[in-house]
Amino acid sequence: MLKEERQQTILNEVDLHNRILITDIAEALDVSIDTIRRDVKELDADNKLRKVHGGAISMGYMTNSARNTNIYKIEEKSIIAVKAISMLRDGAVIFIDGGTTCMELARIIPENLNLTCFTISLPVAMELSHKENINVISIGGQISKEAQISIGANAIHHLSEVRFDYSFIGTGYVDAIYGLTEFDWDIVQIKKAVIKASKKTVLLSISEKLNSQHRYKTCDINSINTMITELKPEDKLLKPFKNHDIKII
Amino acid sequence: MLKEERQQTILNEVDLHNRILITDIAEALDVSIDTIRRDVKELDADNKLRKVHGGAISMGYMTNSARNTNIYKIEEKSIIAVKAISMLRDGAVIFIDGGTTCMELARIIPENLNLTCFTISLPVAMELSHKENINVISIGGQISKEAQISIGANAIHHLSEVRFDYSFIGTGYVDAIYGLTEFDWDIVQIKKAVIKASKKTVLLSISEKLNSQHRYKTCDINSINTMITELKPEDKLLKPFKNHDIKII
DNA sequence: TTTAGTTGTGCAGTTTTTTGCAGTAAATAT
DNA sequence: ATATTTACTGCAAAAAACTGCACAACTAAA
Repeated sequence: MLKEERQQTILNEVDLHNRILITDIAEALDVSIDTIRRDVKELDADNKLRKVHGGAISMGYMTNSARNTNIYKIEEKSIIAVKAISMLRDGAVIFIDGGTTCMELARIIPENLNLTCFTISLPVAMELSHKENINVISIGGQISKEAQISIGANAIHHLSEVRFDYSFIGTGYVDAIYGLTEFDWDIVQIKKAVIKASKKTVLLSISEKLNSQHRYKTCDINSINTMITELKPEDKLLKPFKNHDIKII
Repeated sequence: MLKEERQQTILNEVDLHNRILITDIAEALDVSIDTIRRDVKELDADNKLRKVHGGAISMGYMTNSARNTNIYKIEEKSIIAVKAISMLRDGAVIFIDGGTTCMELARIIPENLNLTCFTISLPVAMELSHKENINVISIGGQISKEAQISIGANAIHHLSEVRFDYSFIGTGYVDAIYGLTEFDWDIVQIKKAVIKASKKTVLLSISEKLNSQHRYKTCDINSINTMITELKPEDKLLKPFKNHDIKII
């Protein structure tokens, strides 16, 4: 049997069943385990499959990574995400909200950090699921078509049963006096539940949203423990928030 | 024997068997191994075949492996998905599993159908969330990195609280005697819970998986109400499944 | 016809590739 | 924490590939 044939057979099995054991293949093809191991190593190097301890898994599962290049104010959001990363410590249990800013945070979370990440956002969950040391827990519920996040009573009930070290949330509108507000009633309910479940709440918001408001209120500005914008903490735009008990980064 | 003649013979053999061994051909044509080696080298340079260590393989064989971007056996899976669509009725409450076949089903579900779709799969939830009349409910839980689906006690508990008209599930392995089997323990637990929560269970599987098995059992073949493959129902490959009380589409 | 040049073939020696094995390290399971 | 599996490393044997060379057969011009 030719090496190429063998590797083709391996790929076929992986595509078919998504996952294989090296020992299974070795037995089926009647060659030594070492040979299959080397084959799998090569195929992994060629990105034809992904080698895992004891076997291999299909690439097809992993390929679909949603990356929208056309995000509004991506530079600002990236700055915010970098600042947020600095708050993360090994072993923390955190919550990550939906929205492009939080997605940016999820995207740049280092692979080597050991975290338990809860999220209501499908894209965030997908993004995090690729990271080796991140334990991802998706909070289920009815999916909001606009935001691709879980909403509704079920999701809220779930949030009542957990407690996060930190939650990183976005908001539609933020104002020093009126607090955090949203356009959608459902979103407000979810955010309230998140804040309630968090020891510390971290707001991620681009400065453009400062001093804006809408009809439904999520919480007072005091409910936020840390506020991250792309601005320097001493920026005058942030002055209205300094009277409160908020750490500004 | 002429060089041209010899090379034609080699090409014929490659076309016929998809592969050849240099030593075989040398012996069959009664020339030295070096001669065949040189022939194969030339044919490879002319792109008539692909030279590999120990022999050669046909070009067609390789192009099959260069389907890196595509999903494995996408045509078959698409046929299956179309058949599954025909089972859907307005107002139904269904469950859609993870995996590429179920993803294909999710992709082609018509916009105008009024459905409530539960799923444990992040990609499926994302896909469905774009469809206007589909109410999508994601079942939360710990996210399996390989399959991008929710697993674990939480997800299973959730499944115990719902009841689907139909569940469309995939499987790693299926056999008329051994039933549905999987590679992963966690996946089996989830699938068991799904089947329990379903009035009718529909198995989607390409025929290549028929008559294969692995270590953990999901259920007997009788637990399946409808089985969909890309084959016609009267295909002889499906004969072993006809003794059971299964509708085959 | 002769002769110089080209091409094809086989052979011997050397190098490279492949494979399996044994021992050890790392990862996973109990 | 310990036991079991799996992974990695270096090594050796075997197979295959490559190189240079000799020689035969064929080609083409003198």
